[in-house]
Amino acid sequence: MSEETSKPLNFIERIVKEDLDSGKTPAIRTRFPPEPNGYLHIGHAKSIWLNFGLAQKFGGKCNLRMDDTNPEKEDEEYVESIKADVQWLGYQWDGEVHYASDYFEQLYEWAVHLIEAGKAFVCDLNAEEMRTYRGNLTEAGKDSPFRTRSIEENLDLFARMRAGEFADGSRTLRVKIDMASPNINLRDPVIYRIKRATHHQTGDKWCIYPSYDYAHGQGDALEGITHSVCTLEFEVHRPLYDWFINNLPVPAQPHQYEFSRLNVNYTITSKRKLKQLVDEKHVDGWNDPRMPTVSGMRRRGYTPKAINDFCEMAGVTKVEGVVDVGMLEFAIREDLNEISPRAMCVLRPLKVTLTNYPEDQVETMTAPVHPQHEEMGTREMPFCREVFIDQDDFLEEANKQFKRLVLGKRVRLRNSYVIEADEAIKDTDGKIIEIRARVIEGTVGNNPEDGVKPKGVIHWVSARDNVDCEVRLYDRLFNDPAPDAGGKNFLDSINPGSLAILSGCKGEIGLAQATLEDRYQFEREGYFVLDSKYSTAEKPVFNRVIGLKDTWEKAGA
RNA sequence: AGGGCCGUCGCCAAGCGGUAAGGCACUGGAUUUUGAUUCCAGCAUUCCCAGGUUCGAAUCCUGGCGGCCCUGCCA
Repeated sequence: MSEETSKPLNFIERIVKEDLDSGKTPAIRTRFPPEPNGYLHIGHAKSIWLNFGLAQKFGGKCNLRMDDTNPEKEDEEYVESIKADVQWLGYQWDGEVHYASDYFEQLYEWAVHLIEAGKAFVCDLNAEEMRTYRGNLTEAGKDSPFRTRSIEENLDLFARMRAGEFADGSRTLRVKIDMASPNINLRDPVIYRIKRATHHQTGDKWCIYPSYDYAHGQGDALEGITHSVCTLEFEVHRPLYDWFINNLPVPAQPHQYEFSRLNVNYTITSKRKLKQLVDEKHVDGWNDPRMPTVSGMRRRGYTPKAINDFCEMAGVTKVEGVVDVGMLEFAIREDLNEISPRAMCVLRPLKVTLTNYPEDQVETMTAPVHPQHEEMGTREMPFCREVFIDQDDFLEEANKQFKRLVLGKRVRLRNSYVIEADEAIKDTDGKIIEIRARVIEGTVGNNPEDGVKPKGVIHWVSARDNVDCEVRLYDRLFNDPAPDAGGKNFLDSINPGSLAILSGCKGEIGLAQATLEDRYQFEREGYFVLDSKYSTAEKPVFNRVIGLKDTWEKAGA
């Protein structure tokens, strides 16, 4: 790639490159550190893309580390889903999965080290008292009355905390930094709390657990992480991160760098709110195709490539912005357009009887699997006297903008004949239930000899040989670009039309061979994939991943 | 006057003192048996604002304005 066409490095890539070039570090190691307390979403996908991508790009390694310091909120179910999601996105962590809990013993020893150095103390203040002593944004805090305990007493008390002699919440281990610091995170932060909770990895071995601030940087140091990348809200924690690294005999000196988290409009990425959608059954589970979770996007039919491309497109900066979902949709269409075999599927069938076509005749029509990729081969489909077209593709009369079938006018059946409509048959309610039309002889692959060209092209499927299926059309889950902004209740902006289930859809016969991995472009409709939850061999269920770009609807017709 | 961070096109985003990349969106127009794709063209005299330094400022300085984060024994 030439100088002028190569993409400029983002600020983190630039830091990495400089560290590598200067020899500050011979190789880099990053890590993706989720807390196993929920399912991964699009925001995590960006972190995964960034951390694993950085390692890939610069010939380094990336670890997967469960940040499991709060057993009350975590569960093995989540660690399993996290591993699956990371791999589905196309990444493989270096070595085994790591856990912050792997380091509990070492962390404990280092805590003792801090006590021995006179830098940590056991505090008996309860939560409310501690809040009072902490001061606030404009007023300095006060030293805890327990700050001056002797090293011996602290050592004894801390050992007894571990031994389970004290009640939950009754004491904490705190580090002595500065109660007057303008950075509240430095006002003698708690690094251990007593919490009798069974841990998904360590069981009941511990009743004291280290805090995130205390565990994270040390975990990085232990794993040899060189660049610890996290989101902006941890920026004010960096001085604490560095304090531990500088005051503990850690084996390495990792550094923390922060970038702005990904926000996408019409979308929420709060784990709490996502969980609420699931718990209150507003959606069909964590992997509901409308969810911005990795598992939801997977079930919806998004590809890992599209998600990774999207992350790259959005970029890495410290600016807190909101990316347009349109960019995500573009990334998906771009990938799917390239790789998807084409097929025809009539979503709202309307029967067309071709009155001049012999009752018992069947012709085999051949069509390219992908018009831009001849190497993908061809497909065949039977054509006969009765076919289905979409109800939206017929109008008794219309202006010349309408490029579909109109009474007395012609239209091309894609990959087949040009037909001309003669009559619309209606039921007693006036609803059109059948069209009677004629094929124009010799128009397969050719324009009509009489020079009257069809106005447009519509898709169709044989009414005798087809695959009956259900199709699920998804729209954005929220109507509001910022569902949870301000004081709004995000539930109020749920889009009631976010899921439309169409049954009795008719797909071309080749669709009977579809597998869960195959994504198709249903021509003129969009991209579709079998639903992993509801689809069966007898009754295929297709999810619409994303519609085709539609400049017609936008034109307001 | 608590501390930290951020402000470049409708949305992302390059740019790091030499005269505003790119992508999404949008608007033309060409090709098209998908109103898709592809293709070509257009789209910031201006970089939150105001001063200043300089031959020259989005880039440096000063002062404002606006936004976000931090007062969990969450991460």
